[in-house]
Amino acid sequence: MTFSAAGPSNSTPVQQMRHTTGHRAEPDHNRPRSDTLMSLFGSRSFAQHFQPNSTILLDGTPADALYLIVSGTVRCCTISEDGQRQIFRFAQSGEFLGIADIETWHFTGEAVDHVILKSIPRRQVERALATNPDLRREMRAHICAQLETREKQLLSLVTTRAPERLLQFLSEFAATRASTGYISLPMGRRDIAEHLGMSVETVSRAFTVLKDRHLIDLACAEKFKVNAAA
Amino acid sequence: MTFSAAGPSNSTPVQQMRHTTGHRAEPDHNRPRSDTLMSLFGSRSFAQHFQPNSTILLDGTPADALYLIVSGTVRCCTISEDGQRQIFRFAQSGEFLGIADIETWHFTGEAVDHVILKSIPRRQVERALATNPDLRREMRAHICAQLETREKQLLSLVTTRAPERLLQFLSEFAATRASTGYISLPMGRRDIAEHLGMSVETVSRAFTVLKDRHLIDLACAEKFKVNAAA
DNA sequence: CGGTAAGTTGACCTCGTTCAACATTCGTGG
DNA sequence: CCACGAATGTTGAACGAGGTCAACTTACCG
Repeated sequence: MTFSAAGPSNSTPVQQMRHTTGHRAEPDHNRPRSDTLMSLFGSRSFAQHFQPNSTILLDGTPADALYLIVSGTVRCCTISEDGQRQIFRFAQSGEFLGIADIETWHFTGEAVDHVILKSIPRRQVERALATNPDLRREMRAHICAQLETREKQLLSLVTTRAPERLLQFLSEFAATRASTGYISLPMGRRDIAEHLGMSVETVSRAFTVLKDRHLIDLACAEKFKVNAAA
Repeated sequence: MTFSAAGPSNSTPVQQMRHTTGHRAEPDHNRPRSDTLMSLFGSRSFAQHFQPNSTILLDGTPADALYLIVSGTVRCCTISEDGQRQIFRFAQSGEFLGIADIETWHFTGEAVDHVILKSIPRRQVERALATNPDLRREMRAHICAQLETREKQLLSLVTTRAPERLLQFLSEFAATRASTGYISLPMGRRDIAEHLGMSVETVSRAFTVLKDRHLIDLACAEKFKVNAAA
């Protein structure tokens, strides 16, 4: 018995009125500014909660909203005809979903862990875009940054071997979580495998390779630390 | 040899290949309208000529212009620290260069064959963008389409084997050249290899595999025809 | 406890790379 | 015109990275 690769789990998002106390700013160097964009998610937006592995948005359905991730991790993936899945992005808190979608979603978004989102209607975004040049600049910078990221991923997929690719991934992940101790991975080996384009077993082997070379430390399967280069 | 990714353990391999580029968005479907954008390249822009393998624009340098390809093919690539190259796009006549670049070029553009470009200054584009909502819509649609294409490429790189990937590439290329007879490839095996993420030898072998299965016809190395699926 | 899912490890095999030889085309100079 | 070398493409043989399958461990949860 195999579990479906992309079976949309029909857990309904729990809508509840909760004021988020303002999330921590991301220390991401690569990401463009988002002040104007962020300010759209003001007072009137409600928080939605999603259980782990629930579907947040489905490829091909109308993209009627723009989301801001308040907490948790969302995997953004496309699925081929034969059920193979490719996760092209793990979206973290402070990031947006739907920046590069106009009419319909061009990917499927699933909650990795417990996810809290704020949303605003697409119409409102379009209205703001029509009148606000700053917002247009920010949106454009975001899409371009995403495009650049995808192209770097293509390069990385082609040019690097499994352990190095994993190390790159872990390093970049660690860069978003300024921490001195161990960093905990919200996603499992399967997700990492589908992100880096390899099998779960290879991910596991790559972890042990990195550990044996003392390039990373592993407290347990999901708590790691990247060691400084020699 | 079978190309189905999760083929059952059938020792007598059923020789078939998925030929499923049809119902998903073709690059033609995927390409947004460009009327307003195209109209910018009106009277006053003059044509520039480039010899084969000459550099048109260099990664990291100021993106001071927007280009329209009048004729020829441009390879758009990123290069890793160790010199490995990944061609993420072959831009053909009628397509634009610099849609997704704001301050500096984020890729290197090289002429595959003899290339003729029209260009307009970036400043002019920005001015037009500030006042023309139609142009904004078109630009946005173009960038989003590019992003979608990259994500499909990521998926394809991970999920398909060499011969199938080549067939997909040839089919999509053929779709941009509505022709009944043989279609001639402007780029060499090396370019195809760097586009599809494999070695030149594998590209060559994939060609002969496709030819032997009568999925394509080859008049010579650079003239091919994709046969209709059985 | 037992059951299930996730992670790790090993054995084997496949695909693609690498290295090498050879074929073919093309441009240049004799 | 042919001779020659330089690219470019094709084919073969051996190697290796990673996939697949299977066994086992561990953690979690009833």
